[in-house]
Amino acid sequence: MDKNVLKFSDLKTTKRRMAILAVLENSALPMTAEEIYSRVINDVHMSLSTAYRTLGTLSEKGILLKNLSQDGKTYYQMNSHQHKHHLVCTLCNSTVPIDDCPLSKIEENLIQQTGFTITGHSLEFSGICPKCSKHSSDAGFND
Amino acid sequence: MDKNVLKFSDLKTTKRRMAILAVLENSALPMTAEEIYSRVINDVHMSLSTAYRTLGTLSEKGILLKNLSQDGKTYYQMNSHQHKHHLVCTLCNSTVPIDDCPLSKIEENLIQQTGFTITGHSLEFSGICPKCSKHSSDAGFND
DNA sequence: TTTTATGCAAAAGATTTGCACAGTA
DNA sequence: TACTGTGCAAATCTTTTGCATAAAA
Repeated sequence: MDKNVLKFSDLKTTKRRMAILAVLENSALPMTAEEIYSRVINDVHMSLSTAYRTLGTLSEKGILLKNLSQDGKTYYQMNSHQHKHHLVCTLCNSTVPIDDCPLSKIEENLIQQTGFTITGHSLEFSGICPKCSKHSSDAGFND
Repeated sequence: MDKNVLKFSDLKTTKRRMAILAVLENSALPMTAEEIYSRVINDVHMSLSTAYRTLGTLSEKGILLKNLSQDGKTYYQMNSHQHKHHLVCTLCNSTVPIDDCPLSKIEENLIQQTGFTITGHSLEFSGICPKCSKHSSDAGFND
């Protein structure tokens, strides 16, 4: 399964690539290179630069989606047909996936208005999650 | 006018802060710290770290909006009531502002579904601008 | 055997920080 | 004068790169 993904993109099948794909396939949320790296090295030896190189390659081939988040880190996720955006708590970093991507209609308009070919978009909401806002109001009441 | 903005946020009025605000007020597009810095130093002496510190402070106070873009750089713009999103060409970096922000309805739904307080969002479209796509097809036809 | 992937260490780029001095209120 | 802002240089953090070696086709 994974092997085919790699072969199909003219990439050699290696332990490290398989391991990185396995980690991302089992993750519900996008992960940073560091996060992916530190999980993978539980199973196979690998250098951090290989993690970066592999993630870069897989993103170029369209196997992964690469996204710079407002927290300054780069997140990677499987490029499944149905991509997801997220709502991130600026206090505790808890993250909620957003089910439907509402941008396709908007993109159609943009194409007509600007003549651009649109190849992607990034969308991220930030806010305060219920737990954190509870805690802050607790604190406010010295409770 | 600017002086009031600074006083209102308990910030001292300095030449450098005024200069940075002036640059951003006269810019139709968000700018990076480097871009702002290199314009400002035409008028007043200033170090790059002051530029970063000032931009950070003004963003914290809500006078500026700070945004990490998919190109890996951080962009700043005046926090006017009506913020803008952009469509950026991945080849030549030309940028088109998008007039209306279509996310408020979506945010309302999210608030109900997740219980988050939503404090902001980032949205950026990427694509190929008409010029660049013309050039690439020219190249394709060896023209 | 030829091509591609990897490790290691060093480099790069953007941003932040410590500390002494200068400027504003 | 008291407090805040600024310059400079060094530090930090994430990501990239050069080059020699190892692994895949």
